[in-house]
Amino acid sequence: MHPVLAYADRIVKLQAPARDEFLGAFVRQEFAKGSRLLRAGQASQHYHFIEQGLVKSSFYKEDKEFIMNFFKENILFTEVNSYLTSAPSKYQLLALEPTIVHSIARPDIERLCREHHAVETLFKQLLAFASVGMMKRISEMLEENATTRYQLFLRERGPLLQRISLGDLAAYLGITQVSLSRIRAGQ
Amino acid sequence: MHPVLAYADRIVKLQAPARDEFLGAFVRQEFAKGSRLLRAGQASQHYHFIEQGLVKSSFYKEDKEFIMNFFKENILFTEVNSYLTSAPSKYQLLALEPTIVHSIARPDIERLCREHHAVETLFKQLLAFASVGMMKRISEMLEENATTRYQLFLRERGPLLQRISLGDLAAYLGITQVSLSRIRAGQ
DNA sequence: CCGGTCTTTTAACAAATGATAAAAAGCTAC
DNA sequence: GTAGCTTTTTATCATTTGTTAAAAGACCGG
Repeated sequence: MHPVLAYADRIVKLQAPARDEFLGAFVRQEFAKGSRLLRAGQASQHYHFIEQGLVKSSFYKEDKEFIMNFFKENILFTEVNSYLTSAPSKYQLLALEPTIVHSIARPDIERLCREHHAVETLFKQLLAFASVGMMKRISEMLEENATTRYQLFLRERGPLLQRISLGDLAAYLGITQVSLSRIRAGQ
Repeated sequence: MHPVLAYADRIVKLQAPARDEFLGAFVRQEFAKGSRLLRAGQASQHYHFIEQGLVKSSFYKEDKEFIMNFFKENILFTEVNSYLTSAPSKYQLLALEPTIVHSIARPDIERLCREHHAVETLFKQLLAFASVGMMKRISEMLEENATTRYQLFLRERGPLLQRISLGDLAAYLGITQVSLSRIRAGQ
């Protein structure tokens, strides 16, 4: 089964016509390490499914980079603000590894959501998952210091650490790379 | 028109049968200042619409309170993690003012989402709005220091400041009340 | 209008994190 | 294998934020 369908099926079962139209709307693309699925300033008008590889969503503020999230294999996501408003995205999507992506464009999503209730349910669930994850992130940023946030990242997304730089992890945690190095040294 | 419907209509037009069933599922309640719509430890199994008043969503970590959000008139919301998982909520919902709330229970929402595509679209949009707001919050917590976050709050939610304590604002910004007072003093 | 309570400010010191620079370690291409 | 580049660590000092305590101010009920 196509990996996009396997993923979707665990959220909501798509039946025959919706299923085929949904899958048919995806376009496969490969991105080299360092290349961009989305440039900052472009409008995000797709959802992306990562079949293989790793992508970061990040933005710059005066030369400093901050990372909103890492997306690895088996996730269907978008930059939701730009997707909803069609405004230029503050964020870029950059492949941290050679990455195979299946993308579906907004007009197709909107049509499929309109015509197939189950597709709408699927995208509702994606937003629900995103909300839960972001609420957890905000909660941690409020209550935990950088050391604890680093330890939580290790505990919950430990395997990712082998695939990202410590600079990127620091940009995700909201601290400097030097500060993260100090934390790792154990004081 | 009932305020819940007026609110929903600006997101998606509900037609005759869905419209009435939707409205009929809400229960009106009044909460005194200081009383709780949800206690920490209970499962959040409703969406709440605030007709009038103000509610904070907060949690405690070792005596320290942190505030996830403030909800004022004309918003339909829930504590989404507990709502989705049925797990006990880490958060309480507490009325900061005398508050009139219309609540709809999860079984009703699920039934209406199943039977009426438009209701599903409505709740999808609510999740999308929540996601956009939380992504903005995370972004600000990453890139801005406490002084700037305070100024942004003033700029974007200034009127709220008249209705909440500085202690609660500090708990929302993720700093101590003393630190916020120092920021307000201008250094 | 008074006493008590809660909120906010001020102050002094401590701890966490940032900024900068330099050294060390790791990686890659030839 | 080595030169050159990038990443990570280490060190020092500056800035921001936290902690604690006390004083000042605001609010409320009798």
